[in-house]
Amino acid sequence: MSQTAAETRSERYEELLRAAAECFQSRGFAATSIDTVARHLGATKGRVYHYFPSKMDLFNAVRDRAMDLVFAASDGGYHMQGTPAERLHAMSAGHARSMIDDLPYMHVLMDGLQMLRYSTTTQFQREAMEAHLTRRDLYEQRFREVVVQGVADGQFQIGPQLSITIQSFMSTLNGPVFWYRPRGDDTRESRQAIVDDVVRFAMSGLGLNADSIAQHSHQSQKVFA
Amino acid sequence: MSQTAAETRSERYEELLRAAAECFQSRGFAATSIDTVARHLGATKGRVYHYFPSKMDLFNAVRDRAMDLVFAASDGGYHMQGTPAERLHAMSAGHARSMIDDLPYMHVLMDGLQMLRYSTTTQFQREAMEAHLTRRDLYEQRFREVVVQGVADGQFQIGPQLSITIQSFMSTLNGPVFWYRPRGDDTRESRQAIVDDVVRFAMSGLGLNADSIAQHSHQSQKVFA
DNA sequence: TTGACTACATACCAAGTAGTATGTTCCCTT
DNA sequence: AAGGGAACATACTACTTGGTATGTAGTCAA
Repeated sequence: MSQTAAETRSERYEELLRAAAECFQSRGFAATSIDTVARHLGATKGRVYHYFPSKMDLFNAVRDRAMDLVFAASDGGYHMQGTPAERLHAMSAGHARSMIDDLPYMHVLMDGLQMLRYSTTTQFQREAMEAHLTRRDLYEQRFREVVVQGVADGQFQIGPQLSITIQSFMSTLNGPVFWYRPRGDDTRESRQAIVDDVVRFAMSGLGLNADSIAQHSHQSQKVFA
Repeated sequence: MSQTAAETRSERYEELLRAAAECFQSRGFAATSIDTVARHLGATKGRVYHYFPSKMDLFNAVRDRAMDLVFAASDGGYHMQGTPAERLHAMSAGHARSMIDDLPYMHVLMDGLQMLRYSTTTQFQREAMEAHLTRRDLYEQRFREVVVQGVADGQFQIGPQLSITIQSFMSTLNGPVFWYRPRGDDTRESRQAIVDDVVRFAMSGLGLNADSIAQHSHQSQKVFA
């Protein structure tokens, strides 16, 4: 197998994955047929089944890829040096940005949970779902961890139930998946402006306004540096 | 047709509507068959088609009912006397409460938008969707109106793009639909505690904390009364 | 009592779909 | 050049599902 062949293979795989994501996004899992995905590529079933053994495997691949993307998007902020507010801000911005930039994948990620009660008959499928849920918990745990630190530092003021606050925070960040739709006239800057406003709202939900972030950012230089 | 018969008819209708909502919630529209709904009631297709001419009509009925419920839930707050913060707080609490109390219906309301790109072939269906979207806009407009007032009064501090703030605000309030699941040990009070925390986060996203709400409530007595 | 009507259940059909089995074309190695 | 495998397309099957047509038990008014 030559390198060009390997590259082609990888490109073809990506092409299929994206097509599937777009179909799942617009019609949902159940309403999307393999033929639909194939036609979306100008191909037939044969091509899809050449890369994925079943419809469910295709869906899982899309969902896992979505998880990869969202992890990568907030990873920099998570491992960043800084106050909890600064780190959470960076994580949230990356997360929200990914929601908009990788919309089809993220949409699949969102209603992937709905698949829980779906008839996951096979044992293998249950394990795949289990692994996904573990990863999802791990991801949410990162945000929870930073929020807890911010609360301990007195940076954040939240309600009595931490888990509800986290859920609300994530709901805000995930929001664009449900209401944002790409338009012809949106630019890199306009999308960033959306992300900034979403993150601003989310951070503000924790008791921080835009001023106090910048302010605290300066303080942190003095206090912790 | 006697009155008892009419009551039975109405009760049967409600029973069907709720069963459909629960099925649509757990499996989504496409994955829910008429037989599924019927079996969920211990009946057969005949019963479903006796009340609804088609699957889509059944779905529309559930969705419209959901809209009725959420309108009713926030109506008191909207028509209430008070500051924008007080009114918005009441509206939001009602809305969030309805998300939890009427979960199956609200779930249908949420992915009802996904139906947009679904193959709405018939002309009648397009009109039904159009009417629903109009109502949805009207509902969102109520929140927008009160938020704008609050911004004008200086009660709220929001980002540069009002629409993004509104979307984020509603995303927070709608959040419970996606992450809340009824448990055996939750009481009326525990559910209210969830609602309070969600609303607290949402209001805080507009730049209000719990203290400033109470504070402003007192001030408003002096300033505006 | 009898005809009509309600409120379903049962039987059936046409269309669509996941998955399989079988070609077919091209490239790559030997 | 020849054999094999990769990358699909085509044909087909078993099954599900929305919708319809028809049967049927109970109710109620005349």
